[in-house]
Amino acid sequence: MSVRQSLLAILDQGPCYGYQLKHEYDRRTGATSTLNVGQIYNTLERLERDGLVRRGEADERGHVYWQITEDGSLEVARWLASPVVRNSTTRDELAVKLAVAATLPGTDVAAVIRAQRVESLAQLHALQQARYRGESAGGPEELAWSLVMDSMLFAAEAETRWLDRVEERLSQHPATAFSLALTTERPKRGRPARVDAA
Amino acid sequence: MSVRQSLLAILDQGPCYGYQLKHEYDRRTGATSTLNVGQIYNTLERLERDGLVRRGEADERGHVYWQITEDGSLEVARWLASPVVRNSTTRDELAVKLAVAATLPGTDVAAVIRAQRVESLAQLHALQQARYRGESAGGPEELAWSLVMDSMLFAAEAETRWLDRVEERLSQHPATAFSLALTTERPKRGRPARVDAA
DNA sequence: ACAGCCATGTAACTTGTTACATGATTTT
DNA sequence: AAAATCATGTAACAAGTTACATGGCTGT
Repeated sequence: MSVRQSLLAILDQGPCYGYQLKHEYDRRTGATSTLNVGQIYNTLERLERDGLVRRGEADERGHVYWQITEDGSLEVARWLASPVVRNSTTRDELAVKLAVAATLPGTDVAAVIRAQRVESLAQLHALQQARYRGESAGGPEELAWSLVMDSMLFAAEAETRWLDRVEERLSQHPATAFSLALTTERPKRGRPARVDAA
Repeated sequence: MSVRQSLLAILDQGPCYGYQLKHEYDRRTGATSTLNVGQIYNTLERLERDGLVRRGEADERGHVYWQITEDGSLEVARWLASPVVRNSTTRDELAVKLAVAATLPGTDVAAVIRAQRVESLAQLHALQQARYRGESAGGPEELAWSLVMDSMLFAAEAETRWLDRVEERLSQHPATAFSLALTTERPKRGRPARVDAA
């Protein structure tokens, strides 16, 4: 939900051709994650389908310029004016995973958390390194890059602190507390044994 | 990428029928976000297609029980053993949005940030309220719920702190610094005017 | 009888993402 | 000439999500 809108916002600055859009997007997001080129053309076609963009003629060099429409500009304005809302439908993969894992009787939740912490800390350190390395220059691309890096850093920090919290809370509870019975209403005559390779 | 795996993990505890799976998922994730029932059946069919799950006979009450396969169990084990990795392809919608917005010349980035902060703070306070309300009981479902709530809280806190940071950094830079030229290589004879309603 | 939940399913659609084909231009 | 990059596009798929149809069962 952000590639589509970002490309549209870039087009709102003036027509671009596909390959150019890719570079613009990469630069403006600090090149921390680069787009697969193919996605540009897909997205453009979908934007065209939705009437937010119009395909222009190719210039003498064969570059196909795309223009934003009025609807497209309105959409950009709406996008910029409205906040990103992280409502109840925005599921965080890790949180869901740990919540589910904590309720699976036969599971070593502590091990799951340890594995995650290794990864999260590695990520955190890698980010700190990268953040430090890229501190110097002051160009606008550097700035975009550092914004995105900071975002990842803050998120990684929050994640590790949350992991600590979860571990702490889980250690205070008896392991059996998480053995949720599967039955909202289960057939009395035990579960059928797991069957494989019929 | 977490609904699919979560359902599979629940099925690893024993066969379930679809509607039951929905309730299990909702309970185990603290009912902070509930699944559309239809998604259960879609996901089950996709899991079946991938050989991770097998459709059993319906019982006398018409409940269609699903069983996990050996491949499915392996997949669950792999899921639990491997961390959630937030690599470069994991784009954060808000970070991308602000990075892009900051590089759009005609844009009032400060306004975008303000709008976002209103939302983020509202979210933060709502979470704190909800978190406080649900503090009491100590059952396992409560615990799952509080884990997810904490995760959202930590993330919301990090987000607001990051917003402060971004605002601070942007205010230190002259607004013109963000007027990135669109041209990696632009046709010399200016941009075609935006055309609408051909 | 009627409302409402239980339960299964289908069809469509969204955004994101990748793999591949194809040719032009540029660089070495 | 070969290799790399520029540039456009196509085809397919993944995962999530919703809307809708359909019927059974339950409580009032």
